[in-house]
Amino acid sequence: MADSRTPASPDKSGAASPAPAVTRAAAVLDALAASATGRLTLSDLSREVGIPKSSTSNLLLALEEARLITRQGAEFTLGRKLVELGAAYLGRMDEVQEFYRYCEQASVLSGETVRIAMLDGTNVIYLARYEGHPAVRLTSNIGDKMPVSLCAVGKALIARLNVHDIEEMFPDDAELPVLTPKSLRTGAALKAQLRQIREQGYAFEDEESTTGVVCLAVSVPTRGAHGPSLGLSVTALKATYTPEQGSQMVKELKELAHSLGNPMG
Amino acid sequence: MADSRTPASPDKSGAASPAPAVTRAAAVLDALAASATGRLTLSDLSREVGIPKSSTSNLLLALEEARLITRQGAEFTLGRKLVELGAAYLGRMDEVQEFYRYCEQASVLSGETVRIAMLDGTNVIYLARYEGHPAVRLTSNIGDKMPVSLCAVGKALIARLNVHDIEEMFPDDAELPVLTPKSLRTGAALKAQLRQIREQGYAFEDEESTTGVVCLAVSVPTRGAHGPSLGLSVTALKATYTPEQGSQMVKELKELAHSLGNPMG
DNA sequence: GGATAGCGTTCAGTTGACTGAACGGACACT
DNA sequence: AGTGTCCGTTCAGTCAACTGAACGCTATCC
Repeated sequence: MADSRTPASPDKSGAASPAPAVTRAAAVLDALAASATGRLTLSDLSREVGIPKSSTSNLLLALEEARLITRQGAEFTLGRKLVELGAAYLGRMDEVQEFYRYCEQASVLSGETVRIAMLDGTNVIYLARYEGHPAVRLTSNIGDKMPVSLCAVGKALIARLNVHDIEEMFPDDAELPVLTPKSLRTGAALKAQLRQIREQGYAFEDEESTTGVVCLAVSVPTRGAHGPSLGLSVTALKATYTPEQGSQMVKELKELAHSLGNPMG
Repeated sequence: MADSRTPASPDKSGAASPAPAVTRAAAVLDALAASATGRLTLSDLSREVGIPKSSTSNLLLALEEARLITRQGAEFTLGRKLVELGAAYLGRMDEVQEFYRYCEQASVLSGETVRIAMLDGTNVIYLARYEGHPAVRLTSNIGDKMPVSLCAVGKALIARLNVHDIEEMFPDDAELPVLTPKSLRTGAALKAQLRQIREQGYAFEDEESTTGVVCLAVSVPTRGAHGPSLGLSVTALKATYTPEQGSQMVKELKELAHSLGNPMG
């Protein structure tokens, strides 16, 4: 199975288009998701995605019939079905269900804000959030994305990748996104932290995405051969954070990570 | 399910198919979401959706490139991008953000399990959930669907529709889905309740979806001309429920509904 | 008021995608 | 081993979808 037979495939780095209508439809959805207001007209979309208006019109008709988008007068928005599909994805992840159960009965974590996230390229996507006592009220929601270099869970996740992949994603002179004065700015700085993270077994964020807030994170052993990379993080206020508290939270995070990675009855 | 063996007429619901590849791709996603395990092979999908294998293969390739599905060895699952898109949809709804804020500072509701839901055909979809003190721990998650006849929020939402639409959706002899002995079983029974709901201004559920649990719900005034129909519900244990508590909760629900429907600074 | 610009829709011609059958490989059963 | 079934892929022919320009329409500007 290792040697996939590619006899005469004209691979040209740019992928061929087997079903272009689908690729285009996905581009339309992306454009809607990326737009500021989430409401675009046919002409807007046609311009944005680079598809003739008449073709775009047909695409939109089909997408609307599938309820993947909704027509609001002259404007289009994302459709309800996307919520269902996203929920179906999350519902299939046993880890998310176990995550909730564990957080409730945990001793330290049950009072904190805990999140589980998934690696997606150079971003993490938050899959679920547990808020014990809202000492720290997060503005982020399920499904939100965050660059890996700006959060503890992101660093914890890429720390597990092999060195070659990391080097490709973050060359030394890579310019990283910046949210606060403490945000890491170069690939070199990030990789230096990754070494430290591998040694100590957990990741740390010190006001790199939000001033006044610190995070701790660990990665979850991948369940099965093809599962996504999952990570766990705890958020705390820097003002009240103490190292003893931190080591206790890391301990419970690792316990949770272990139980998520090795399911049992 | 409906095995239409029509050889050359892929028309669905009598309408022409402008971009059939998109409609088919959506059907593939639906099939994956509806399947028990969420993991189907190419042949499974081909059989399920009724598309030739070679065409299905092309569709899957395109869907995979768009990350709407993920290939796991020989099986396919829903893809990460669906979480992003679903989150983008929810993130655009100001009502969801306000919902969280209000629940935290509410006096009665802040201690209860409150949900906001959206009407989608004859189902409601839960968009967000606030759990003050987990007296009642719900098994439902964001994005889950529930038939309108089985939950208070569903009844509250269809009670606002015009009589003609209701009659079309629920003729007197319609057989409704049943979850408990108390579930409404006919369209006639449902419509009788709807009259009562319109009079008293809020909807009620008495162990119709889960034994031992009651719900109260109100509908949110639709914001703008094209917004979805939103509703709010509170869940309580029947054992501890009292009418006084109920009227207080309804009062706060209506207050929240009003503020969601009429945004201001 | 008249003119302009932009929007979304319509229509016929041409290209590209979809079908269906055959192929090589991987198990499971005899 | 032999053999059957099932899986996923490949390929050439046919048909349908996509393109692009023109149209009617509304809102905006002078």
